[in-house]
Amino acid sequence: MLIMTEERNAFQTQVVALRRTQILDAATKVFAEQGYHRTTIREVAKAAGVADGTIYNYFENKSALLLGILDRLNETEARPAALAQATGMDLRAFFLHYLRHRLALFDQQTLELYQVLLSEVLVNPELRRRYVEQIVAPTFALAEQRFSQLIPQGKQGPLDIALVLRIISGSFLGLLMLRVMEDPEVQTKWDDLPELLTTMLFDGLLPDSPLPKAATDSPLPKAAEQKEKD
Amino acid sequence: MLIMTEERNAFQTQVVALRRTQILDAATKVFAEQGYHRTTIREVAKAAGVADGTIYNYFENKSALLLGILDRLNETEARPAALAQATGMDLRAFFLHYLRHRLALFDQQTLELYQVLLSEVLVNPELRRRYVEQIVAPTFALAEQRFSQLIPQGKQGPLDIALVLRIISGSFLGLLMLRVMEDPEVQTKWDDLPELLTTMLFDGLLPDSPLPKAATDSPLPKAAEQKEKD
Amino acid sequence: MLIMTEERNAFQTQVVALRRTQILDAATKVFAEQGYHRTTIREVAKAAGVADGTIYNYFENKSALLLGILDRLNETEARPAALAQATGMDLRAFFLHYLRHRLALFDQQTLELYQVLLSEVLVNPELRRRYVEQIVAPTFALAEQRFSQLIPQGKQGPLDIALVLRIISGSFLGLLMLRVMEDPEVQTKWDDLPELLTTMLFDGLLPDSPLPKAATDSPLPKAAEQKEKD
Amino acid sequence: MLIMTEERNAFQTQVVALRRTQILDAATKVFAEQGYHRTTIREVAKAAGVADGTIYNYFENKSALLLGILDRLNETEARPAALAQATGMDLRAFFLHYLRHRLALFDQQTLELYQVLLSEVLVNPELRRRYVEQIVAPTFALAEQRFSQLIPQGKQGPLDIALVLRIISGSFLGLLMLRVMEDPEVQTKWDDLPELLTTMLFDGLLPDSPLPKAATDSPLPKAAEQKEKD
DNA sequence: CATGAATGAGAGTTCATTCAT
DNA sequence: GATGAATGAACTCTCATTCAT
Repeated sequence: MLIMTEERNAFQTQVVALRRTQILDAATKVFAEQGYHRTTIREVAKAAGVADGTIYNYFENKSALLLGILDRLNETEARPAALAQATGMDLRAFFLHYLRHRLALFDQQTLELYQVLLSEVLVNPELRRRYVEQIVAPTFALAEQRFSQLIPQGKQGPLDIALVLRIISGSFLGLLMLRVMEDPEVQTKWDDLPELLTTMLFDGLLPDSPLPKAATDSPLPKAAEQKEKD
Repeated sequence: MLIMTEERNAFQTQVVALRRTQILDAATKVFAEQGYHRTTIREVAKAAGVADGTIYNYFENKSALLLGILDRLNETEARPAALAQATGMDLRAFFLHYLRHRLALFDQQTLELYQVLLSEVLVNPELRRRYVEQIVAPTFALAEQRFSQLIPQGKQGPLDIALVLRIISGSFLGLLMLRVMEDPEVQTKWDDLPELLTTMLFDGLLPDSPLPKAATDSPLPKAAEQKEKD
Repeated sequence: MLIMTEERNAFQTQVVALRRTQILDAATKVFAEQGYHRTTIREVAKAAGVADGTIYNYFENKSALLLGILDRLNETEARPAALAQATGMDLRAFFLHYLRHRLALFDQQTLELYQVLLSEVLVNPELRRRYVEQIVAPTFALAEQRFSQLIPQGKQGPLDIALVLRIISGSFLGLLMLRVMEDPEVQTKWDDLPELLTTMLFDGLLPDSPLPKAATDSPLPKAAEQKEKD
Repeated sequence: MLIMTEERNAFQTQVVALRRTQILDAATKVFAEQGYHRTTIREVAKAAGVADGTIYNYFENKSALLLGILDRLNETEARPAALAQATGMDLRAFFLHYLRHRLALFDQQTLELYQVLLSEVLVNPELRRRYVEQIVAPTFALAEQRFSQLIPQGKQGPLDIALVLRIISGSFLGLLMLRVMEDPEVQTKWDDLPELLTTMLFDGLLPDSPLPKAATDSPLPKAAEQKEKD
């Protein structure tokens, strides 16, 4: 029985999307396990349950698999930022909330994926370009905007927000690398990091007693934190 | 005339060391320029002015070149930390000093080398193990020790020093990656980072006015800084 | 309403013929443009506006496309010979007429097609067999017959007509190749060739002004030849 | 024992030349047997008794093997032209001499080689360029020069020498193709072609009776020729 | 020890052909 | 019959590594 062309196309589009997903899933898995260079197209194909050549019906070449993985990551990454639109928080609460959310995302699988991606991003210019364009830059842009909104009036004076954000993101990225490097401290205390990072950034490394910020802080930071827990 | 065996051996040892250096210099250069995987042994050999096979008299395989580079890095890295033994500073001054020193080390060449090393560290378990063992762990150990010494009595209470150090190192590592990714903010304001990082960590993200550090800062930070410059 | 089986078959036959034509047209075009080996079935299919697989309903494999092209060529080639049946000419006039006709056929498209066909004929035994069987041999047979008729009585004595025809055809074939090789002389003076060839063949290479070679021929050609033998 | 650098280099150069020869011999053989496209690098390597990779130490890629074969042909082709410098002949004698020489060169092996080369020349632009540059063009240039010298004063009037040469070369090339196509006439009467071609070109297709050469020729050449015919 | 030609396993990629829909 | 995604054999080429000189 003939299917209407439209339905047919829609169906085909879905099938194509599924195949891509199937292949990218497989690629993600084997890349995460063995690294990009150590993995052959044949292994990806086998993991995906397709023939070698089939992969080339969906991706131009091996490197395009990485880009494809990146693009998917982009889609899943975009949302946390959206989620973070939560209103009614002060900067500290928002910050803590956001960090918790981000760090919680990194299960073993995701971690290994980042491991591969970052490794290649460092060394593959095209991938780096896409990574910066699709993920880094938009994230910074959004973050700068939100930050500006959340900084209490009359505070932002001395600090270069853009650069502050780089430092924060940098510490995030760096912690990711340390975890990948299996640093025992970071591994075992991963879940403590959001609080610690927040405390450090808002109270400083050497909080005085009487803490200067204690007075200006939102009255119930701990309570606020508890509320936001996803 | 024959040379005494001992002298001969000493001579030989030196020759061997020189050859290794020569090869590692070449490897560092070409790896930094083109990345590890894109570089062939032949290119390393040509850059070193030796034959392909000669490299295998000094290194077991291509991957051992990376390990060799790492080992040398280790030697040169250990010293800045030692240098930083500068006394008579409070924590903040020391911190600023140390950061300036470290960031200043990253000229283009070194940066590219780290780019390659980090890329492979993420993906090559043996290299990672060595990197952690030789560089990361000792650095943290030393840092923890110095930190403990420098933290004023009665201050370290609530903070997990080990984890704080990870965050600091992490932000350092992460900024490195952002710079490698050619983030324009990080690239252009690289030299502002030590001050900003110090300010953030000691004064917090939302410093009160009147700024607390104005009062607590060491009287002559700039002078102190200048003195320490190697 | 059902169609009578016969009509149906006739219709079907026509459809099949049209499809074959459509595919061969496309194949001719793309082969001529890119060469046989550089062209993929997919490209032929796209040019024909059908799916890859459809081609295999009409041709056993890629090589059969060449055979198909050859067969069609055969049909169109047969006719010029028929055309040339023009009567009332002497041999020289007929010859000139025929050459003009043949050479005029080689527009750019046809030329490129021959380029591909000859290239493959040289190397593909089956194609060669068919080319010889269908085109070369019949052409020679017909030509020999017509030649015999046209040669004035008492003239054909010393010459091996079959071989003479090979030489004539050969020069034709060779000029084709030189043109394909973009020899500038042949390219620019293509239209002068029929006259020149006719003159050469009928008047000889060193025509006398009042005529024949009889008087001017070198007195001892054979002797000269014998001496020079390397 | 150490060899002087100079000797060493000379030796090396010879070794390299030998390897190239060895590989080109193998390539010539297998290409001639199976055609260029049907032959894999592995087969060439096996025929040459070396490993696959070794071929790439001497030739950039598969196509370079064809160019290499062409270059060698060039060297061997150049000499016949030089040989033909024989003096003291008139045009007809020279012509016959040259044709005999050229046609005699085509043993089975050489023929098959031309088969492959011509096939690719038709379709591979780079090869064609080199073929024209190295062989066709110089040959025509030389031939035009010699022809001009040999044409008796006051004769060259009506004929376009360049074009005449194309026709002659063309007939040669075309006869080659017909022989490759296993035309029985050309195959069996290959050795008669020089005489016939010469006769045709100098006496014309329809020699008048009384045949001029009949008178001046050695008494029974034609008769002899006829007898030899299969 | 130095050399660098030889090696050959193995990689990414292509594409003629098949066949379920 | 038409489709075109799937197939996987086969190809060219690379390059880390070896080893005779």
